[in-house]
Amino acid sequence: MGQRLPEPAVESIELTAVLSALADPTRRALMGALHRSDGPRDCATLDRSVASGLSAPTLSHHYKVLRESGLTRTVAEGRSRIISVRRDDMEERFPGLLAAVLGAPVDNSAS
Amino acid sequence: MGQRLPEPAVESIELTAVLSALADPTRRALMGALHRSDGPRDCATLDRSVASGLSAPTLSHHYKVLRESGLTRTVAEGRSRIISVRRDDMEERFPGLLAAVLGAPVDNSAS
DNA sequence: CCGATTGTTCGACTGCTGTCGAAGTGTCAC
DNA sequence: GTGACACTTCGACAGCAGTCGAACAATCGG
Repeated sequence: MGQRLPEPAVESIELTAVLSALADPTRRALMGALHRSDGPRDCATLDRSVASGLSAPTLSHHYKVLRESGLTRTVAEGRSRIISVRRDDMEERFPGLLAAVLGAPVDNSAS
Repeated sequence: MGQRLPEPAVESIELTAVLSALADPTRRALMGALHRSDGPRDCATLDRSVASGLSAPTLSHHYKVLRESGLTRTVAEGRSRIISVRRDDMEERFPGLLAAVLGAPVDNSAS
């Protein structure tokens, strides 16, 4: 059984943290893939399909930012990390935000 | 007659720039006030009611970031600057985003 | 023209952020 | 236990972002 990594409670998810997290193109790409694939995913397969050029520490950092902002939930499952979008929590706290951001036109700007 | 300050065209408004702009609490406060007061406003009265503690250069900087991200339009009117939200443009490019962000619960985090 | 007002630009400073390599921690297979 | 694997933590580094004071630019009222 996996252990859930620390994350903020629904009511203490802060808009500043969420927007800062989503402002980074790499994290937004991860969130986009996660958002489209309905359900939890293994971090390794996720980032290898979306952010292939980055090093492991960098990816780990991005996952941490997403989790600590309240956007995602991460569960340690053996050697893997299973990540998922906290859809309901986000909808409760900032209705429509995820749809507006992740359903938006892709922008190709560098980070 | 006032001159419109440089701003991106609708189709080249980038999500990264918009989210980065909105990630700052000061700018979000300015946007919030602007969004609620339907119609253009004078910068001076706006910031004096919303971001009173900041210096003039800092405010000028924030207005510039908002304008260059595509969120606002600024018109130079004599010694004043008249600012307004580019509602239609934002709605065309990122439908629902402004409502989701500016209609969200206020967060009191420091910048 | 002069002074007052309003806003911008410039340079500086501080702190945060994205990135990496190296080293550490924990898990699984044998 | 040993080694391989997956990820995290720890420095370190460059670059960017928010802030300010000082100086500049433009406008308006006499």
